[in-house]
Amino acid sequence: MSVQERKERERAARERLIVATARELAEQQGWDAVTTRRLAERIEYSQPVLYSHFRGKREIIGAVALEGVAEMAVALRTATSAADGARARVTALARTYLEFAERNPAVYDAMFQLDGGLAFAAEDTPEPLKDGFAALLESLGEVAGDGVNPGLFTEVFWAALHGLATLTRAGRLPPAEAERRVELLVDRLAMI
Amino acid sequence: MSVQERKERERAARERLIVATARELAEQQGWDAVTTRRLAERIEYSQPVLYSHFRGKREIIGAVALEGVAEMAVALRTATSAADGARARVTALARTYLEFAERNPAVYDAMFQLDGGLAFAAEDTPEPLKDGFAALLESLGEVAGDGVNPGLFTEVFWAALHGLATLTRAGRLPPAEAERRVELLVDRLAMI
DNA sequence: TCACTTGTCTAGCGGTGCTAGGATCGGGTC
DNA sequence: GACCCGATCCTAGCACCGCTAGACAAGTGA
Repeated sequence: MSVQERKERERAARERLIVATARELAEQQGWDAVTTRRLAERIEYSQPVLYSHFRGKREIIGAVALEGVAEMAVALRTATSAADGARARVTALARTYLEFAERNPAVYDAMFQLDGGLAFAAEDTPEPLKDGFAALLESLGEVAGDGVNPGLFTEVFWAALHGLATLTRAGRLPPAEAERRVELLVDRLAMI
Repeated sequence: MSVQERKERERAARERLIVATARELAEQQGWDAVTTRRLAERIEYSQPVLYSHFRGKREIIGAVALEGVAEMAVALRTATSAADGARARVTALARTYLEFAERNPAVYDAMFQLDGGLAFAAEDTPEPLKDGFAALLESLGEVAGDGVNPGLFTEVFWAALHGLATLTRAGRLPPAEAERRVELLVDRLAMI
């Protein structure tokens, strides 16, 4: 069934093209500009083709989000594994997290701001999402402090990073002092 | 010019009606359900009337956001003024903040998640916004710790609260442990 | 070569935010 | 009290949105 295999390959390639194009368009012009018509035009297919791959626009956002989570997990692990000592690891993690959010604003939106139809913290949570949290846990768990649940600590630290990322990008916090906020956060939250 | 005064009063009343209705509709059915048509129908006027009060939907969201910020500032000051000691104040502030976000999800979205066209941290920031930050600063500034800029500390603490609020409501954090997260946050961040 | 399945497109539905232009209503003036 | 005129509001419509039904063409296996 070599024909069928080829078709499946092509189909998978087109699906990747859709996700990559949606991401690109979102980073260039914002998610509002990612309409099914524009997306279809960019991939040089008609609109209904999108719906043969995804249930709707929401699922396309979800696919971008999943890709983003996986990428961020890699970035976090790369940064932390290059750092020596718990404190350096946590600082590197925080910086990498915020840098990822800043450099990939649309993807970060897809991950946490928009509704991509993804289930978090549930049994049907997709594997990349669990792994993303695991990447945080690996470095943060070791500085949770005595008697503090590593998972709970990771959640709080993550929330703080998420808050800094979103408030900064939304213009709610002046970007100039970003680095000092990170230092303060690490100094106080992490028990080293 | 009593006639004109009456007209201005009625106009102001209708503007309040629009904002209140938008908020109510958003809390009942989410912001997606707040369309200009539905909103116009609810206030028993035609669509274009909305545009004689606001430049567009975004500005209506902004008006709801402004109202919400003012309300939250009142809630925070009420809670902190009833607490004895710096630590109790900070805890009360954190709990009140998260409770406000939980009980007024649509308003909280208008304030920080959606684009209401409001300028933060700029010279043309509306007064209620500055005052909202001031309400946070009043209680948080006193526990910033030596050598730490109170404003910077407030920003970080606020970001952490914002992260907890959004991630919890988006289903990213299990709600069960919310209280323990607050305790951890206050314990670590505040210097008491 | 032909029937058929599979895949794709055209066209269209009901909805959105927003606006132009006509109708109507009420206040000020004679 | 009648009339004019400006403010106010509504009807109708624009371009766009996400999504889908059904026609059509292309590629497949017999």
